[in-house]
Amino acid sequence: MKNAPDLSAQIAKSIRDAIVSGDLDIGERLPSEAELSEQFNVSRSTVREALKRLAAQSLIRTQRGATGGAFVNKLRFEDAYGQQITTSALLLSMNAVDFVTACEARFALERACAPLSADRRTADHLATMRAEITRQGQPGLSDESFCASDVAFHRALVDGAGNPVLSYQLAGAVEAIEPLMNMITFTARSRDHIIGLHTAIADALESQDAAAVDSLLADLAAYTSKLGQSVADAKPSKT
Amino acid sequence: MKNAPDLSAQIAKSIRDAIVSGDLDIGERLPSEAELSEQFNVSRSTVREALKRLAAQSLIRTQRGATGGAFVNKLRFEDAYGQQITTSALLLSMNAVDFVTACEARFALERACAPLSADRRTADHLATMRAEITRQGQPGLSDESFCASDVAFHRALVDGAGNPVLSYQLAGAVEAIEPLMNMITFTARSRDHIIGLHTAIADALESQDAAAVDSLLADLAAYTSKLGQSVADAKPSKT
DNA sequence: CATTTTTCATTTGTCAGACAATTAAATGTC
DNA sequence: GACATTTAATTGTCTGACAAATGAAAAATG
Repeated sequence: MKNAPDLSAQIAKSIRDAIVSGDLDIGERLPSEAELSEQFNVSRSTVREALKRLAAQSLIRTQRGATGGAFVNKLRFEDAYGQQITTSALLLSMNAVDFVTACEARFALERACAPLSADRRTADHLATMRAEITRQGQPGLSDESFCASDVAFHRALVDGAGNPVLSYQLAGAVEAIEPLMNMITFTARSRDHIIGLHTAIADALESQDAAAVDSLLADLAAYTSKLGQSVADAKPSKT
Repeated sequence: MKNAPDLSAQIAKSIRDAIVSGDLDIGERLPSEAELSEQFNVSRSTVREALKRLAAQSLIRTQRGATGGAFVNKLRFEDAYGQQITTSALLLSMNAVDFVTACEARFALERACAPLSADRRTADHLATMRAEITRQGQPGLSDESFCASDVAFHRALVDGAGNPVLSYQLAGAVEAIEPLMNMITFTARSRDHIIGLHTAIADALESQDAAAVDSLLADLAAYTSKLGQSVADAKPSKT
């Protein structure tokens, strides 16, 4: 019943395991493609396919030239954001996750950061949030831009917690539902309401009032969820 | 300053965009490698390298034979768990995230699920938690097995929230620090303490007392963090 | 006609060999 | 010593070939 995986997949796994186990250090150079094809007793093309798999996961980078080759990549949080967001967005759309569920997850996670952010947010984080709030109030702003600014606002809130692990995990949850948010047409009235909550959140963070932030986020979660649901009810199209 | 990306990377991006944008539907068959190499005006090897990149991200699967080819994969939460955990674990080790930071993130996220889980946990979830608690009390249990059971216990707690998005995001945070946890030698006394907290958490979940769960998780977070720190202080080796 | 077997066309997997492009080091030149 | 040239190593790409898998069509069988 077991599908024998391709050679290139096997070789990729072998090298991946060496990296994960620490057998290969960061920055270390892998043997050249020619050497690898000898070691594994396969052709160079097969080795190359294996290396491309690893490159797709940002586990290695390659460089041409005399001293070139494949090097074990240092996986940075910033590099991982993109993949995390892409994967999360695909998971939401491909599994038909409804807006309410996505919203619930997003705000639950965000509220987890709130106390930490209230404690540690810097002036920079507050400034970013204020700037985004200002942008959100501009008259001619498109719904897409409003959503993008909303994401930036919440990113600043999360980053305020000063915990890169949290920021990384949240990136997926917060940004992945942006496409879903974009389907909502924000009326002037709903924008005003959201901006009001954003302002109150920024104020509460500034005065380091964790309880207030938590409560306001709960309000925002409820309001956002309600908005999304009313849109879903209005046009239950299946295209 | 821009490094021109490989052809295979460009082609992979082109197809990836088509998938993400919904231009290619789930289950849809891509053109054959020969056709793709014509369309993109490259050799078949280059197309294959591109396809392997996409396969590494679980975006496509391939099948040999007459009606075979590359098909757009439905990305399932279960499939994404593995990658999420691997990536998170690498991020932690490669960026030298300290135990306290990882713990903080983990328990902050877990506390975010607590109220939902208290509300929705099923008998199944409770049974899993009780079973793991029993396992954790076995005398001959290795530290690794104790940690694995710990992970299983907390997974059940998170899954109890009944939100697949949350479960997915948390998988990385909870499981990625298992390697870090494994470096801790659990004394009989510390195991007893942890098991006591686990039991109390299960009890609180059973009686749907969200506040109690939250408070107990805070205790567990503080205790775990303290354990990790004492280990780090004891052996500040750099091997 | 129904069923089984065989053949066949299609497609991916793998291999071998070649050449282009890139890059740093070695070498030569002044 | 500074600068230009050559060279060797390495990845990127192309071409052509064959093996392996697999479903569909064709043929044989009853």
